[in-house]
Amino acid sequence: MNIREIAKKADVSIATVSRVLNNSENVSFVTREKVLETLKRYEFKMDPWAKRLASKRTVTKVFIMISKRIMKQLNSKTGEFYSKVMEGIKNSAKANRTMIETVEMESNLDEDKLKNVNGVLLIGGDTTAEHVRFFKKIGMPLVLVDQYIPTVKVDCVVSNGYDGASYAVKYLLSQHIRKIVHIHGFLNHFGFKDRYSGYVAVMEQIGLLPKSYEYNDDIMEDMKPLVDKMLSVYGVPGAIFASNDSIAMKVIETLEDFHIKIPEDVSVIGFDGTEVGKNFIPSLTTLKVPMREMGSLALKRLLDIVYDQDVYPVRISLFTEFMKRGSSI
Amino acid sequence: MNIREIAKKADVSIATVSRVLNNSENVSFVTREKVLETLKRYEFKMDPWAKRLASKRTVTKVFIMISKRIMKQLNSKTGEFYSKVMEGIKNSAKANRTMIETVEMESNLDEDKLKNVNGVLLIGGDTTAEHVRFFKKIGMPLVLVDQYIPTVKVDCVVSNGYDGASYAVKYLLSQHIRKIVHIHGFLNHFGFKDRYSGYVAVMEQIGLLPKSYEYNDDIMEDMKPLVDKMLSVYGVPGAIFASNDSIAMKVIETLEDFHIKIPEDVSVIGFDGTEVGKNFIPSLTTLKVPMREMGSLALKRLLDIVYDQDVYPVRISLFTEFMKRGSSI
DNA sequence: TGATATGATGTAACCGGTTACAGATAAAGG
DNA sequence: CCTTTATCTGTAACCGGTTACATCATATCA
Repeated sequence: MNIREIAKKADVSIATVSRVLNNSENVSFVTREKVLETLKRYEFKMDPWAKRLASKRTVTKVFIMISKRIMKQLNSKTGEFYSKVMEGIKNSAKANRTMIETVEMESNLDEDKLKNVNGVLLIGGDTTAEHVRFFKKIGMPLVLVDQYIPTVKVDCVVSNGYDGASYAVKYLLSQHIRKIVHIHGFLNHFGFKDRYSGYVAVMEQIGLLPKSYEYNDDIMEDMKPLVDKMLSVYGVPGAIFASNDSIAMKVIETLEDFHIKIPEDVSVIGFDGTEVGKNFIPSLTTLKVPMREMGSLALKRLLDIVYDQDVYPVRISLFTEFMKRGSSI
Repeated sequence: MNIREIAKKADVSIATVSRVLNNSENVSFVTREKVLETLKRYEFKMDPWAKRLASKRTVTKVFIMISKRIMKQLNSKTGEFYSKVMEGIKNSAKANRTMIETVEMESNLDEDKLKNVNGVLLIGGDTTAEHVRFFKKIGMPLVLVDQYIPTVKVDCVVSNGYDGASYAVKYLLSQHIRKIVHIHGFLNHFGFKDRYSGYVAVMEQIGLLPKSYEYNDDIMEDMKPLVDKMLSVYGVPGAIFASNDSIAMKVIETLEDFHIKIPEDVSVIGFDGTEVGKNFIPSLTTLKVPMREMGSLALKRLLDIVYDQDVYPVRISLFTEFMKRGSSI
C-alpha cells in the first residue's frame, strides 16, 4: 500500500497525502481527518528508501553537541580522537545533504533554536542521562557518540573496548608478563569503563589481582604523583595498559623521568590508534578504533532515525584492531 | 555525480552505466573499460537509497542457516526464542521483497546452490568462526544473529546480556540476597558468555564469590544431578539466575521436586522474556529480549550490506528490559 | 544472398515518495 | 459587484537508480 493507492482510496491527490504525512500546515481539517483515517485503515507503511531519496531535495539540519572540555582539546594533540570523529561526521553530512552545527553541550537550548533542527548528535563521555532525557522529552532524534548509558534506551555508537582491552591483556600474558597495571580516565565515561571491565575480567579469569589507577585528564595535572604512588606501593610493573593513547604517552614520559626504559623495563599499551601515538617515540602499541567510521556511522544512524519510522534503539559497537608497535615487547 | 552525469561524460546511456555497475554480462569490453574509467575519474558514489528503491523491482534471495539442534527445538516449548526471531525475519522479508529459504547449517553448500543467493543470515549460538570464514571467502554478505565472535570481524545482532545480567544481579542484591548462583548454557554461545560475564562482574565488584554451573541443554538430560550437586556443595542459595527462560523453568521444576519453594525459599530469574515463561507457574521474572526486533533488524542489516557499498562491520546490541514477576521476591 | 540468431546499446517506464508551481475556491476589502 | 488576498488542493517534475523492451549492427547458416 503506497501513497498513490492511499490517495485514490481517500479521493485526494498524492500531494495531499504527503502533506498529511508530514504535518504540513495547509490541509483543511476534514481532508486531514479523511486521509488519516484511510492511512490507518489500510495500515500504510512509508517506504524509507523512497522517502530518503525524495528528501534529498531538502536540507537536513543536525546539531553536534560537544562539552566545553572536549571542545577545548579539539585542536590540541590530545584531541585527535574527537577531531577524527568529527571528520567522519562531516564526510557523512556532505554525502547526505546535511547541514551540521556544532553547539556547546552546556549551552541551554530554547525551543526557538531547535525549531528546524532534525536531529542531535551528542559527542563524548561527558554526555549524561540528563542530556538524553531532555532531548527525548521533546521527541528529538538522538544518537550518542562514544558514550553509552545502560539505564537509558537510546541509540549510540561506541567502540568495543571490552574485547579490545581483553585482547591487550591476553597479549601481554602471552608475552609472560603478569604484573599488569591499568591506568584509566573517569569511569563514568563508558569508553573507559568498558576497557576497564575487559581488563579486570581477563585478570580475574587468570587469577591475577587487577591493579588500576584513575587519572583525571581534566586538570591536566602532572602524572608524577600517580606514577610515584604506583611505583612505591606496587613496584615496577611488567606492563601498563592505559585507557587511551594520550594517557599512555603521558605515562611513558613520566616513566622515562624515573629512568625506566620503554619497552625494555615496562611495556605500555594505549587505546585509540591515534596518529600522534604512531609517531610518538617509542611508537605506541595500541588498539585502533575506527574513528572516522564512528562519526560517519553515527550520523548515518541519526538520519535513519529521522527519516525511517519505528527504528528500535540499539547500541552499535565498532571492532578494534591490535597494533603491535615499539612501546611494548 | 550521479549515473546520468557519468553516462553523459562517457557518452553512453544510463542503462549501460547501470549494467557496468552491476557487472551485467552484455557490455562490450571497450564500453565497459570506458565507463569504469569515467566512474573512477569522477569518483562516482552510488546513492544507496536510490538503489534500494529501484531494487524493489527485483526479488532478493536470502539463506537463513540454522543448526540442526536449534531447528529441532523450533516448534517445541524451548524453541520459542528462535521462533520469534524467525517471525521478525519473515516480517522484514515481506516488507522488503525478499525471499528467504531456511537451510541446515550442517549441509554443505556447493557454488551452484549459492549462485543466486544475495546474502546469508546465520542463526544462533552454534555458529562458529569456520562458518563465517566460509562465507567471507566467497564474498557473501553475512550477518550473525544472536552470536558474536570476537576474533572475526563480521556483522552481528545480539542482545545486551552483560547489562541485563548485571541488572538482574543488582536487583537481587538490592533485595538483600547475596548467595546468588548462576546456571548457564555452553559458554561458546556468546549470549551465555555475555550474561555470565555480567553476572561475574557484579558479584566480584561487590566482593562476592561467583558460583556458576554449566547446564548442557543439548542432551536434554535430567537437571536433578546438577541441582543435587549444587545443594550439597553450596547449600540452598538465595537466588538462582539462569541464562535463559527454559533453563530457569527447569531449575524451578527441579527445585520443587526437592520441596524448595519459589520464590519464598529461592528467587529464580530467567532471561529472554518468553511467553511460556510468562505463563509458567510461578510466572517467571526475567529479562526481556526483543526477539522479533532481533530478527527484523538482522535482515535489515543484511540488506544494507547487500545493497550499500562500504558498510563497516559492526555489532548491534539490543536493550533488554527487566520484568519483575512471580518467581522472585 | 536473404533469413535468422546473437550481442550491444538506448529509450522510457518504474520504484515511492517530496515539493514547486499553478489553479480553484472562498473570504475580505473597496 | 469586482478585485485582492489567503487558504486549500492538484499536476507534474524530480530524487537516482534498475530493467523491460525496442532497436540496430553483426555473425551464422541454409
